Amino acid sequence: MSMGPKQAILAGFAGVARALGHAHRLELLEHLGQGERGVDALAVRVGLSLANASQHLQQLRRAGLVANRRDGKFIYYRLADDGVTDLLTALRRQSERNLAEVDRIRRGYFADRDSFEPVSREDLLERVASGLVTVLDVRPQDEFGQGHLPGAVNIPLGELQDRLAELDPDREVIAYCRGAYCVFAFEAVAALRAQGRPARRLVDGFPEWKAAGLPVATSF
Amino acid sequence: MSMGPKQAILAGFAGVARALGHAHRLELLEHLGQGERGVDALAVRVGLSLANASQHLQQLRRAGLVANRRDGKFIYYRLADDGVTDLLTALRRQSERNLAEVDRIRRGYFADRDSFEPVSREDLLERVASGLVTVLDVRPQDEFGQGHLPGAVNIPLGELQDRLAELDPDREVIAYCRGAYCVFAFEAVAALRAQGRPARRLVDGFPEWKAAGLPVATSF
DNA sequence: TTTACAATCAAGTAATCTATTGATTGAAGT
DNA sequence: ACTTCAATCAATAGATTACTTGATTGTAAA
Repeated sequence: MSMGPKQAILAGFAGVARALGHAHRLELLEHLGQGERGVDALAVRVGLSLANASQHLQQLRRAGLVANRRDGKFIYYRLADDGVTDLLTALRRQSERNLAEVDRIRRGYFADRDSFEPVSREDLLERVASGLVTVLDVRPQDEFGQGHLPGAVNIPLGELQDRLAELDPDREVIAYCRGAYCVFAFEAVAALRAQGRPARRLVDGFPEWKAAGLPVATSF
Repeated sequence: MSMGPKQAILAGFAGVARALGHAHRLELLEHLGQGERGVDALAVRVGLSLANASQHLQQLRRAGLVANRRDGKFIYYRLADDGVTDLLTALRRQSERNLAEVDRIRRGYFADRDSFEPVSREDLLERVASGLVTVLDVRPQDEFGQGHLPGAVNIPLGELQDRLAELDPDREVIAYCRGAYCVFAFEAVAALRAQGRPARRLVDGFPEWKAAGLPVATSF
């Protein structure tokens, strides 16, 4: 079946879109947005069998969305570049705007937990500069270590109740985690407000911050 | 099969991505980017049977990418909003950057025809303001009528040879058509340069211009 | 070597997607 | 009412995709 150059190019684009066309692969990409990971770690986090995760990752690789490297007997996958996060953001925006189903879930589940306007990246930068807020990273420690917002405090969601003392009760907390639909940040904000503390959520998560070209700190 | 709110949302995103995951649907979207069209007109232009085109369009509608309205016995489809063009642009960018296959075709076919740097939208605006260039729209007349760049001259590609007299030979021509991979603009630039006339190509096409919020003129 | 283990590959089944065909619906015109 | 025609629906066969299982590859350590 021969086709013109335009059809061939469109088929290429379609292949990339199809690679994004499965919830498991989108979730793999969300985790890869936090930093490089081995296949087994990804499989466990997303709840897939090892073989299944491996095959999904290979589809993403064929589509040019992720890259990998071998180190000893481990193979580490990572996003091909920051542009992947931009594409995911565009997909999310479009879906939020015009897909009734997504909007319904968002209203039903997420709106309850956080009726306050999320903070934009620009706002956060301003507030940090004027020393008014604490930036709180509620992801697991290893993800924090691979990269986080400069000056952020890391308290994984599960430890938040026990470590409240580490947060100055008079400063507003701005919490973030993996991305716009990462549940951790919603839960953290709800928990803090339940204690009467001022808290809001960053509009999206770490990968979007990084893709926007803003500074990133690491712990290793 | 129950799943958390996040999985449900990701499944929604995946559905939108899958809707983009077929070359025929991408081509339908490209045509819809020029303006509203009936099902039969779309089917003919993309080379699909009526029933097949109808079904693809319905998939796009379920994904919230297009909308339609009935007028008499015709049903007209259109892009749901300008954001769809932004998503398509993001998909194109990502594919061009990281998909070897796309890059190979682009080099092999398109680079031959246009070794000159395409003109950005900003450049075009500047040059038009200083009166140095002729903006040439090489799409069919009906597409031009539904919306075009302000001040553009419409000469469909097939008529270009016969109507060369309408173009001032001393002014550079900037040609555009449906989008970044619309062949008309490439062919037009090649034909003009073969005549020894200065000509370049706008970096992408009409839908991207419109989605960028720049002014649009119509003929009806 | 042998052993261990991360990851991929290969094969098979169930589910989903694509395109065609012919029947059906809905709105105009006769 | 009847006809016409745009578009959708319904049913089907063929192709592609998803996930599982068990075998295989590649690297490191015993």
